[in-house]
Amino acid sequence: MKHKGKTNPPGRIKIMKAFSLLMAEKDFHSITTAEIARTAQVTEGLIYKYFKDKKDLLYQVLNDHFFEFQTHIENRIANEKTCVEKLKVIIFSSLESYAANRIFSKILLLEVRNSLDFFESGAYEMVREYARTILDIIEKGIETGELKPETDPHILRKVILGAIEHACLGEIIFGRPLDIDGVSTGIANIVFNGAKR
Amino acid sequence: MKHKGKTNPPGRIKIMKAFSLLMAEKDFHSITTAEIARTAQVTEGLIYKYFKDKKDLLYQVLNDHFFEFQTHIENRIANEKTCVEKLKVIIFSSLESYAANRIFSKILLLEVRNSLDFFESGAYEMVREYARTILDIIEKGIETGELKPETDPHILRKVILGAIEHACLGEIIFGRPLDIDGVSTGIANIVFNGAKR
DNA sequence: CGAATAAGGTAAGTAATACTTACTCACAAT
DNA sequence: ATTGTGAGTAAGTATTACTTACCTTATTCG
Repeated sequence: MKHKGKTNPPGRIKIMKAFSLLMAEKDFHSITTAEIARTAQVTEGLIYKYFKDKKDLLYQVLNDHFFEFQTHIENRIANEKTCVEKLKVIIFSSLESYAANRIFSKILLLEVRNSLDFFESGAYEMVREYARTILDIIEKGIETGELKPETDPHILRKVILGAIEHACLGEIIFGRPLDIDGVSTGIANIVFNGAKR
Repeated sequence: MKHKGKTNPPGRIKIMKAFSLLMAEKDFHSITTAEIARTAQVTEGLIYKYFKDKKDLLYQVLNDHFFEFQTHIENRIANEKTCVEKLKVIIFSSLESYAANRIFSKILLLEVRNSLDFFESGAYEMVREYARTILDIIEKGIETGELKPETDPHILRKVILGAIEHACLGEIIFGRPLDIDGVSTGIANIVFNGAKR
């Protein structure tokens, strides 16, 4: 090789930064390539040197954000011992991360899902890994008797993830504030103890 | 007025049908106006006689589907007496409707949310009404003592709606089959009785 | 009746958009 | 010296969503 292995040229970084910035204000489709280039102070053509297309740019930005999200959560989980505590941490930390990083949330919960090629991207691989972690925790919880034996692990995961995501939508879409503590303990209460008297 | 109040000309219907058909195969953004016109056998210009823009077409198609969805569910709820039974019917019927009507589901769960002007559309008004109905049921359930008094109605609603929506995503995105009975009783079990032993 | 008017529909535009192609320039390694 | 490559540019192009001006039919009312 000629050049050193150093990669991630300034142009690429500038483009991703500019795109993130624009995502904070508007939705994916109303961001134009011209706008990205102008904000990043590069030419439009350069975008296509580093990214296959506009969507690929979206996925790669998501990838970066998701990496932080995942490592943060995994560190926290490691500190907990019981299954229920681990799941509570997942609920709390997810809400916290979504609330703290609106661009990440917007991309993951609103923008990427409607296009099939996301599900072949690297970002989606991380989503699956994260989902797998949750499933493992649940299965272990059933084994150890912490959770009811008749619990369907996949469904419990659906309920937890669905509740988390749904809880964040208001904050993401309308910019409404989110009571992380209240909502996370509320979700945990219902999921673990049930709402019926 | 000169013409009678009769409205809904054949062109308009053909356009909506064609659009629905295309939505079954691909996502909103990869459907072009040229394609819609060709499939509907009308000229491109006619689309803009009946719809403000492409998004407006999306919202109006959603509106039609949502109307069916809502009346169907409301009829079913009326047959149930207890709060818990009503909520179970909501869970089951929602899953059933989503599974039976993929175009509706795709539009509502994946396509409209990322654009702010959806939330000013008539279709969104129906969503709010539906959400209000659920909240009313929950609040009544707490009053009558069917549900635990410490339950937060808004959070219980989030958990239920989130679980339903999350459960349908696989089916919608990947076309995976959905075990409506199993999933709906599974969700109800967790939400009402809790997963913890 | 007759003519004004509006509804249903068309044809031919237009500006803007995502993406391409062909080209510099700098510089590191042979 | 020269060769090859990474970083970046400038000037396209086809396609897209949306407009404008027009045509045709048919109803309604003076």
